[in-house]
Amino acid sequence: MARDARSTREQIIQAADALFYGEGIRSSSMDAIAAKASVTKRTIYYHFPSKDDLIAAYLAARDEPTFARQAAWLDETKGDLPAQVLGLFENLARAMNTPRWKGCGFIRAAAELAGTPAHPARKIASAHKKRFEAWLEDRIAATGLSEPALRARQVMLLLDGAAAQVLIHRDPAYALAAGQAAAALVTKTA
Amino acid sequence: MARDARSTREQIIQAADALFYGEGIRSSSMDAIAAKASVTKRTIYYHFPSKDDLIAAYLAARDEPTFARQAAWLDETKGDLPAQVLGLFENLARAMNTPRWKGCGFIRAAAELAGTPAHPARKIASAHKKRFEAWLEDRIAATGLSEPALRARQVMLLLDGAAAQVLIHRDPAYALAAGQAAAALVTKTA
DNA sequence: GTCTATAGCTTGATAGAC
DNA sequence: GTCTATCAAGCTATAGAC
Repeated sequence: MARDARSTREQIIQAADALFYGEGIRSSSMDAIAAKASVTKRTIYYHFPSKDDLIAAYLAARDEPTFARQAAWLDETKGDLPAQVLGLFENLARAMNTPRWKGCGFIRAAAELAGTPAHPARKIASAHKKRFEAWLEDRIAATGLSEPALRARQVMLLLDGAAAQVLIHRDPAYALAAGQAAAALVTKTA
Repeated sequence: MARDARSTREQIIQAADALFYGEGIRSSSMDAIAAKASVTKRTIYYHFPSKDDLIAAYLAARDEPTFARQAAWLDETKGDLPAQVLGLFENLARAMNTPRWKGCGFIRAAAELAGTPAHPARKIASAHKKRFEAWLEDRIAATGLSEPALRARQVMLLLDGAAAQVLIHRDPAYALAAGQAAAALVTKTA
């Protein structure tokens, strides 16, 4: 008790993350989330008006850590940009190789909510992807390559393609093939 | 009445397709599918032992038409292979531009069922993607390009990346950017 | 092979005490 | 702000008639 509102809220979001990401959004009940967060359902509904709001809060909370992890995967790789982009995909492939990895949470949310186009979580997913695309564009532009916006977008397409195909085939080799193509996209031609 | 077993079964699958693809798998109840198919739930359970079996049958029924449509999009485009690959993505972008399009049914099923790794529908999704990848490899190999398997895989990564990103952003321009990159991947270098 | 009817459980959300 | 208690509706699946 005497736990302030902020930490209760975060505890609920953390429980929602474990279940929404681990089992799927529609498969996770408010009962299960309440149990995992060690609060009652009534407390969840005090902090979030509805399950849809909790879904949106879950995705919003994933934005920053996901962005930071991927940016670090690129930044911590030594070498020029093509080498760094390859490093990003190699780190991704490594992360995919654990049983805990179950796809990109943003793609999976968009997939589950495809029948509800006006869902508040959809714009959060879109903004997250656009944010990383813009970050990549800056990195590419800094090398002096032409068409940095197009190249950044194509790297993103390979990144999400890797997430989709590894989810389907359960084979991180697809991420490495994507990394090769992505590195070539940011390589200066002679 | 006097409808044979085959057509009842197909009618159920057709109703399941409309709801599973349109609203999502977990969001579609057996009640709703029965109503749409104009049969009772008991009839569905006569033809399919469980909802999971119906999900697998739904995906299996999507394999051939999806494959044929995409193959036709490439075959019906005039020109060399890079032009045909670009045509494939242009046709895809056109299809995505309708309100009925709600992503790739196979990716979405894998996303919804990510929490159930042993689900029978998962291997159907994997086989479908591998089938088109192999078909692309044949087309690429026929042009004499090196590493046809790798190039086919990379085109697939861009294809699924386009499906994922257009689902998230609702902007077919992403599919065209993917098409440019895919065409470059199957272009002979000087 | 298809029906009516229902079991048995889970769902998202709410009432009202403290 | 968090609790106990509960609702009405929805869910997958089954029993048994014809």
